[in-house]
Amino acid sequence: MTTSDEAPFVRVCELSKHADRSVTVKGWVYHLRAKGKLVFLVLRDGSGLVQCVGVKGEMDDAQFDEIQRLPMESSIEVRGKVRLDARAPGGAEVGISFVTVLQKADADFPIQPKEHGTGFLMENRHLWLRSRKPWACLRIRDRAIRSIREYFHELGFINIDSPIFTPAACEGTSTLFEVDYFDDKAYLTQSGQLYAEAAAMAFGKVFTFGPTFRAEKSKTRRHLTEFWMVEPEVAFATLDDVMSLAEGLLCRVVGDALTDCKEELKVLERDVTKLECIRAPFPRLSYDEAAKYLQSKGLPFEYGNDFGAPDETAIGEKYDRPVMIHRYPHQVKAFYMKRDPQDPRWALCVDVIAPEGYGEVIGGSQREENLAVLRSRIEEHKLPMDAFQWYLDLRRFGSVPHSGFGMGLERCVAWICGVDHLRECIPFPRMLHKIYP
RNA sequence: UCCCGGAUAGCUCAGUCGGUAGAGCAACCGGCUGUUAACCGGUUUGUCCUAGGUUCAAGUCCUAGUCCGGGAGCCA
Repeated sequence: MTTSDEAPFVRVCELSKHADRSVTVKGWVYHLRAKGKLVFLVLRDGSGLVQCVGVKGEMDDAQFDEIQRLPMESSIEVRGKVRLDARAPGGAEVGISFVTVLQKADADFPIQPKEHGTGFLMENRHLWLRSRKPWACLRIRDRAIRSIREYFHELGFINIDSPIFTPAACEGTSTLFEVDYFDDKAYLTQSGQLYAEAAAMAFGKVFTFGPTFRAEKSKTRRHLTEFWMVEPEVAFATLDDVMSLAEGLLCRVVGDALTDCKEELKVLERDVTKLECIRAPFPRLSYDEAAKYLQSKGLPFEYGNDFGAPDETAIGEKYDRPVMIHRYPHQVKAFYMKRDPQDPRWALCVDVIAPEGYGEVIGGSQREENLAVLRSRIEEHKLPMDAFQWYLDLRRFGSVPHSGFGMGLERCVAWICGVDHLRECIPFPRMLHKIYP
């Protein structure tokens, strides 16, 4: 079928602008109900769903019979008139006058509009992407990515990409994926932070945004082995400065989703009143205050340790918006974090805990800018000094106070979507022992 | 790595005290002019995860293993 001036090609999301006019829509058969001399064909084109109605006698008989038998996900073009009709899902429908079948799909499309287990759906992720829930989650993800970039660019940041191949551990803590690098070994990055620090000394305000890799054998709904992280790094910023920056970022991302993703949130049946309370200021608790709260609740938490996932959940449950916990004991935190000059027991760091049990979405800190101190931290953590020579150079040539944080994109998106697993918020998730499709 | 749970039709699951395999949905055929995960009638569908053991008899009980899910730790 060729489109014509009489029936222009229109995306489903634009149909309401073409009421009472003939159009061509192109897409896939999402659902089909044949009812005698009527056939209701729900067409999916990526931008939305529209019900197309075929009436025997008002179109070619052979075509009418053919579309009644179309397997799900067959690709077709439909020409017909747009009608506004309250009985149609979405309010508009297309009265079919002509159909071209591009490909009649095999009859065994595995995903039905019924309940499936997540394991089965993930085996069929390449096809599951066509369903409503992935449609909603991944569009919200796209909106979040745009919001993040817009937010930082509007504040004068520039995007600096950090390398994926790295010569050694950035933090020396989590397990890395090792790859052959010619005759040498390299590792997939677990954080772009150290490179962002170098860039901050060159550009002032920067952010890296890209995939990161953790080879931890985590089997939980809050972990992926490959995930996307945005990491701003700001020269001359203090911990308080980046806490406000993080607060602003979360408000922006959530606010944009509420404004621009109403349909997606509806598909996900997200309780948007929970998102509408996400406004600055966020509660700010010191580690000391948070620890005392946990002890008062009788949780099995030992003062001086890092918070576990159940601890974070308990703290998060107390508030209707993200909580910022700052100044942890330096022993439980990374080597590059600066200690609090007011009280050297604490590291100048912050974790942001999302509400509703979504856990840590942001971790950040003020960085140690003194060369001698940083050297001794590397020694204390038994890290290979050689690998950090370039990093130490940043403290030799015009060192300044600076701070930054990292935000896990999928954790943030999962929270906004209200879904119970991170893997739904990335197109093709990579998890422990899962790398198909 | 550790703890808990699971594996039966294409999918979601039931299967009693150990007695020879079931439902809904999907697919296929037929009916219906306003359906909304339509409905009604009919048809088809099995390596009961694998290997061994107990027993007259194992989907069911025992042992080992494999794979999957969730949680802990670690972190975003």
